[in-house]
Amino acid sequence: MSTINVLIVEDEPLIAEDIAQAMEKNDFAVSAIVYSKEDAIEQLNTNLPDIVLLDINLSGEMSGIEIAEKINTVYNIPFIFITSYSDKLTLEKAKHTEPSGYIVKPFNEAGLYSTLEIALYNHAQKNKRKFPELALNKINQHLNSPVSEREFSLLQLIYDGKTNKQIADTMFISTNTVKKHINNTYLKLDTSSRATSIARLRELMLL
Amino acid sequence: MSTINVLIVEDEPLIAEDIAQAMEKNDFAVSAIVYSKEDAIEQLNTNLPDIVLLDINLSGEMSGIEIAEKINTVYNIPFIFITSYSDKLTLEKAKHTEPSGYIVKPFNEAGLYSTLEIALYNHAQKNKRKFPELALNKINQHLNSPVSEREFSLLQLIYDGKTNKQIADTMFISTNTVKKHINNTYLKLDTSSRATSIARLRELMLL
DNA sequence: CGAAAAACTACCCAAAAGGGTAATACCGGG
DNA sequence: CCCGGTATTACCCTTTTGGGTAGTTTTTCG
Repeated sequence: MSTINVLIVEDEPLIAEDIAQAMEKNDFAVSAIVYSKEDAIEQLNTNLPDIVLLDINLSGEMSGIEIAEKINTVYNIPFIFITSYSDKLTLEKAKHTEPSGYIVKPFNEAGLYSTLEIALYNHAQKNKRKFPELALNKINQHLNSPVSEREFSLLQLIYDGKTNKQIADTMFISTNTVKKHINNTYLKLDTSSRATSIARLRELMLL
Repeated sequence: MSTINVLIVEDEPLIAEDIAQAMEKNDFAVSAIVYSKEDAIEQLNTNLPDIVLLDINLSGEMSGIEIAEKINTVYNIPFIFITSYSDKLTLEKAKHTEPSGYIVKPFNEAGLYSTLEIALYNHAQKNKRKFPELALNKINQHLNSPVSEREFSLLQLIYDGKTNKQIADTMFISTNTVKKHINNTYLKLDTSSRATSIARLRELMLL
């Protein structure tokens, strides 16, 4: 396995250096140490690391949280907070960013290393989990009026982005029939377009 | 929200007591303190807690790992390791159980509390991750022409089944603009309808 | 600052999708 | 055998989408 690149976002140079040393001692590569939100984003764009160690408070502001949100929505890498603050407010905000870990200073090196390893592993696992396939009974379970098998196979084709024409062709029926069936499912699913139906199906699979 | 029940699995009474006190100080309820694998499983069966704090080494054996595996396959609750061992072998075994956290003794109370909170939150979010959320960079990674952030937020709304009108309203732009943006993304995604785009996005997230 | 990229808007036309009604055919259970 | 539910098809009309072109404003960045 190639070396893991770690981005450190920490505005206190001494602590940053501490963290960096701990990293290198454990065979991680520090891709950069940055002190501000802007620099962090710059780094993410130009030199995407495998994982980020994030201080929450950067020069008095809680901009670490914003970076975390960005990492969640734009980049797809794990991150760990390393901070001195563990008050309810900070923690509340932090947890909504779904961090892989939250380490309160003073940290111990072994704990940091362990948390890193686990964050990387869990993140790798998370990506392997696939989008579940649609299951008829799972869906009907939550509907007042159940979808028939025929209708279900139509829904699966819609779910895969097929047009009415394509559906008609693969199922050897007329597009009129397709439209009729689809309309029926809209009533059952309480939707009114294929896109909303897809979203609904996803939702029903989670209940 | 009702109080959170924590099961502590730790064979050193002094440390167990330490942990228990830290828990109660932070308004968690300690449902039980057990010293062996057998007792732990007994507790899980009769009095399922919301989360488990797990020592790995119980009376010289690494049976904490076995408990973790059991929690993963049978019970569906988060758990955190609290241990003195952070050697490669132990960590290697531990991470395969996909723990929510790994705390190395001596732990600090704030760190423990934070990790608990985040483990509970992330676990609650877990079924939402069953269908991974869309991530811009993940998607762009596989496109010749990248989708912009603005376009991405439009795509997310389409993914959620919104109509052009709804998208225009939530983004405070005209439907003409919406249509334009969507058309642009069709070029980039190599699709030609919202439903096919949704399917494509799902596919891109898996690559 | 100035060029380039991204965002926004409009308009037109065509294609696809959605809503409603109606009618025929098939199949299984009372 | 008849009934009810599902499946099938057709037709009509409306709304939503998609495709292409063209232009202005904003942002971004060298």
